[in-house]
Amino acid sequence: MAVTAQQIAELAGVSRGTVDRALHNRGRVNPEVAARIHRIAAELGYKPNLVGQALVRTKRDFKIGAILQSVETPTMQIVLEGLRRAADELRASGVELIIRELRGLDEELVLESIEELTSQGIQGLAISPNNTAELRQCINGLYEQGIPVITMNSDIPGSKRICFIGMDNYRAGQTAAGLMCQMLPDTSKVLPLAGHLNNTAHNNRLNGFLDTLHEQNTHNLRIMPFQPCFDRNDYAHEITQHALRENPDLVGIYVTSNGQEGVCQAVEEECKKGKIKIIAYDLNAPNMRLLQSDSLSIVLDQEAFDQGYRPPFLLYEYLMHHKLPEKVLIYTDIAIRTKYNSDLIAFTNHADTTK
Amino acid sequence: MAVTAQQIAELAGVSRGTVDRALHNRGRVNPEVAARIHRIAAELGYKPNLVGQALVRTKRDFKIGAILQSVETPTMQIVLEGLRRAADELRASGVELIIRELRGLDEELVLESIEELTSQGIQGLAISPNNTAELRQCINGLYEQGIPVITMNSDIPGSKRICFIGMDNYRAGQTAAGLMCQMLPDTSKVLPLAGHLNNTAHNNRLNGFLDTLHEQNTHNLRIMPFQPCFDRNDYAHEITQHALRENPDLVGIYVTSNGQEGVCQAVEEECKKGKIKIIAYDLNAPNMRLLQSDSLSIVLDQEAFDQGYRPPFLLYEYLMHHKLPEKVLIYTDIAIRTKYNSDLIAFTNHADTTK
DNA sequence: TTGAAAGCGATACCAC
DNA sequence: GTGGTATCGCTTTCAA
Repeated sequence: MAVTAQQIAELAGVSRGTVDRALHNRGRVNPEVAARIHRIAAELGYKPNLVGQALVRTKRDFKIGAILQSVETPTMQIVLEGLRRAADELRASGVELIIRELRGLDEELVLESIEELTSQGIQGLAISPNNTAELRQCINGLYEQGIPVITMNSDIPGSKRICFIGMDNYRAGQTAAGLMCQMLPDTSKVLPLAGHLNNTAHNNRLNGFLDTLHEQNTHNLRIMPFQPCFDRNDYAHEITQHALRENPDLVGIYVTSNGQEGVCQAVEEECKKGKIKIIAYDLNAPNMRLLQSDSLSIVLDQEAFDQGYRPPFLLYEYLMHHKLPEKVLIYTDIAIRTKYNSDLIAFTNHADTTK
Repeated sequence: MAVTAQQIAELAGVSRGTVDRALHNRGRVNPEVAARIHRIAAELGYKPNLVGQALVRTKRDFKIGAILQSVETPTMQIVLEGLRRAADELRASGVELIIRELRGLDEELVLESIEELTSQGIQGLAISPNNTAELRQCINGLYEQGIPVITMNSDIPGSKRICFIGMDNYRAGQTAAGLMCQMLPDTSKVLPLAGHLNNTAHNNRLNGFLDTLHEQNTHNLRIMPFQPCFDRNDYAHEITQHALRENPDLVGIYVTSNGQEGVCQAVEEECKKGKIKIIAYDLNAPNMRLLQSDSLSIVLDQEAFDQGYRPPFLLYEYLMHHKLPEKVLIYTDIAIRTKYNSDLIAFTNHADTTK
């Protein structure tokens, strides 16, 4: 049986209250007595029972907000699942999680939602932000007010969020480069397809990819100039079609954003399916189909579920026990998915285990 | 504020005790009253506060045993980490987890340990077994005594364990086959290296691999007859060296067991490093080094941490709420690891989040 | 500076 | 069948 504050109190010949004040340095306790209590606690290896602590704090009830942008995308749907699951589980600990689902990227709407949530009295916020000065300022403001913020899926570097949880996109790009090298013979020609030109995530995925390929001295893949497809399948289709026709020796395509369906279609139309290695991002339903049909070779997944699931718990820990996340940048695993390790496993891990 | 049992009691005009008995169907309550209570609870969306429940549980103490074989291996060390972490977290719920660490595979010792643990009064057992008739019988015996058993990492199929948690080795073999096909051109020659001939796990890894390659109609890899290396680096080294010398066109090696270090060394000695794709198993420290030095192309990992972490919780749930695991065969994720997605991420996820 | 006591929410036990 | 009460470990008043 673990050691309790009561036991320490008895050994020290004082009351539980005194022990509590001493161990938490709340003052109003004789220094000598405090020292004795600290010594005894250390000797016994006292660890306050978190359950007991938590119970006390259920008095002040917690309200946490979550704002998700681009909910219409498959990836954000998965993040949303994570949030919902967290909401379910935390409800049983007396936490109310208010989720705002916003379509598209709209800073105005985000700022409004923040306003609304704070007026409802939230004590913490999880948000998938866009990286703008105004939003940064807003987050810093919340921090000053004592409302901790966690960015999820995308980050605002340098802002006063207590942490970010999401993918290390540069590292993901490196991973893609490594896989391309494994799959393709030396001097193969590869086309990188980017998303939006000013999207940090996509740029990092691209830079990680390019940097790593340039470092390679064993493999000298020939990299074509990257093309932006603006997340659109029709653009991606056209770019791919054109590239294939102009470059019969093209054998690898790296897609940093959406557009992979257009790419696959073009490859198929040009009768190159199976001959071109394609790496894309995010294991969602459409991409699972493309993997199963051998259209995509590999999908790099960012474990979107975790990105939604964990922030509410981290905020809860912070509010409850004043405990900061272990790191400011929490990177979710870069999962490499192929036809064979994607179907069963990827989604069963999210199965409800609370029933 | 979440709704409490007290509130329901007041609304129903009864006491908390009655509410508790009614909601948990413990009997000894007027059916009409019970119905009313259930109705009110449903209307208010009552969810019992987990923190309150947890606090009560700290009273009664559960005792659970865990027996780990081959603890000297890197993989089992990771399983052990999982067990230890679970022990830490469950201690707060009044659960004592007794871990027995056994070196090597020794059925005698296992049976002894089980004896010892049961005489200490454990109410549940997690075990990494060898697949023998005696152990199967022992597990079935425990089941009859009302002591649930969970097999971890390796299984005893058909025994009365309430579940198994570990890798789907056949599926892993398929995954390896898929990757080989992606990495190697048509008609490449590949050598499969097996471990022990009678090891089920290794055989499944091999069969999944071979079956899948035979199904492929686009890729016709030429598969050499498989060779057993008995988990030994020296054997693996010799086999590899010999195979390379006899088959200058050999370009892929699939290692289902230990022995990968011998393989890599032989490849290097024959000046074939980088020219031969090697797939091996388990992301542990030595294999991470081999990945970083580009000796191994890919490692398939079985998430050994989870295999140790989850069983104690599953046993606890079973003992606590008579709740069986959602499946009898719980397969851990098949993680594909390369140089770039293995170092940072793999081990940081196990970082202690309880501090 | 200290102690005693009241809760937090749920459960278990013992009277009635 | 039921209500009352003690309890889990901790925090937080309120008196002294």
